[in-house]
Amino acid sequence: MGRAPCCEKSGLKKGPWTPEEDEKLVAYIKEHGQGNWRTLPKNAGLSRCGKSCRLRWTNYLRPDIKRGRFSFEEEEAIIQLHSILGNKWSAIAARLPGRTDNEIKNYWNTHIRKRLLRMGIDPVTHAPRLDLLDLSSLLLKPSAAATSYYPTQADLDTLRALEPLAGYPDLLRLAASTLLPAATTGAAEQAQLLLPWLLQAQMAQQSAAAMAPAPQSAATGGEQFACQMPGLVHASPTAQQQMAQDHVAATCVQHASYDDASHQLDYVSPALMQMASTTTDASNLQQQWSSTVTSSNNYNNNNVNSRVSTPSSSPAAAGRMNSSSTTKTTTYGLNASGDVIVDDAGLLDMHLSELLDVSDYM
DNA sequence: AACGGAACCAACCGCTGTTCA
DNA sequence: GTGAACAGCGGTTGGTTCCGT
Repeated sequence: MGRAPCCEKSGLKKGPWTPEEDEKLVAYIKEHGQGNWRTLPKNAGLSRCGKSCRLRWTNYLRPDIKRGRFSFEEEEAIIQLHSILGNKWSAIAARLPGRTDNEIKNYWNTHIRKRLLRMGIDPVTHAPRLDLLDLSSLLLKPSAAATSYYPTQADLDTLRALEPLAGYPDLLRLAASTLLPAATTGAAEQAQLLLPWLLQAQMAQQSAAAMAPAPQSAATGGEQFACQMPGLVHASPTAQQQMAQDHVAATCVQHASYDDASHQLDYVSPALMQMASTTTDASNLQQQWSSTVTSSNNYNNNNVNSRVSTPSSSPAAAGRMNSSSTTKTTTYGLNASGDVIVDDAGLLDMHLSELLDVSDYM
């Protein structure tokens, strides 16, 4: 049952706070502390409800609040923490000293969210957007009959079947361009090869979601992949990505005897799904996949500890990475204990379990 | 200068989880 | 065990400011 609004009583003021009201509230809290918000307004001589006083204090009047524009570092931290924590603004704010959840929420909705959308990144999942994927590119027209090619009913059915998977456009393009047998030129034939393992990957994804429902919609691909690799459940996205890449390489080696690409796909697809779901940059994914496949023959256990840097979704950060600037780039991830890992400049993992422990929110 | 739409952000609303009588 | 009171959170609203025409 929802509770009655605390400000229903008549006579309580609403709307913007006046400097006099601010003064009263600050003076009272300085003298008596925060205490009971319900009784505070009366004691402080304010015609406001306690809830309004609490919001005004926590979002505006608190002395430790940092005003002004967000720095590049703060912005990057918000994006990375949001990719881990989702819309848990208070949890994100707890890791950004001087910033309130309300401020971060507003900044996200007015700046970051829009920019991610412009970049073709879904601000909820941090994955490439479904609506930007050209599914028809999957069905490569036979070159000899390109001008007279019409999709068959089977092609259209295939497109419809693939649509739910289009949240991973990089994966789909990659699969179409890299994994299909070179000798296969027919669109329907390619789709027939592609479909089974994509569906398999989707089913794995769905069963993972059913087995371990994510706390909120921004669940990472790592969580989805965890059903196939249970050890990944508490691994950081970066670690999951690396483990998935290693898994791909291992499975490539393991099943290298299959000269039929479709058989390899059966084994490689789940790991590839993980690579795609933890990667938001197409070229990076292509690079990872290419290097994984080409190096798979040399695969050894030493690779397990190598690192794959998480691509930045921030133009500002991208600029920093491409320049010779000495500005630090900080990467957030989750370690095996569920702690946020802060990776400065990709050189060092700092486990700030006390400051950055997000295990409570996972 | 005037207007309208976009952007911004403080504040509110409604809900959930916790505490306590 | 139950329900009211309370604190806190995330989503939304609406007033204000900015900016382009």
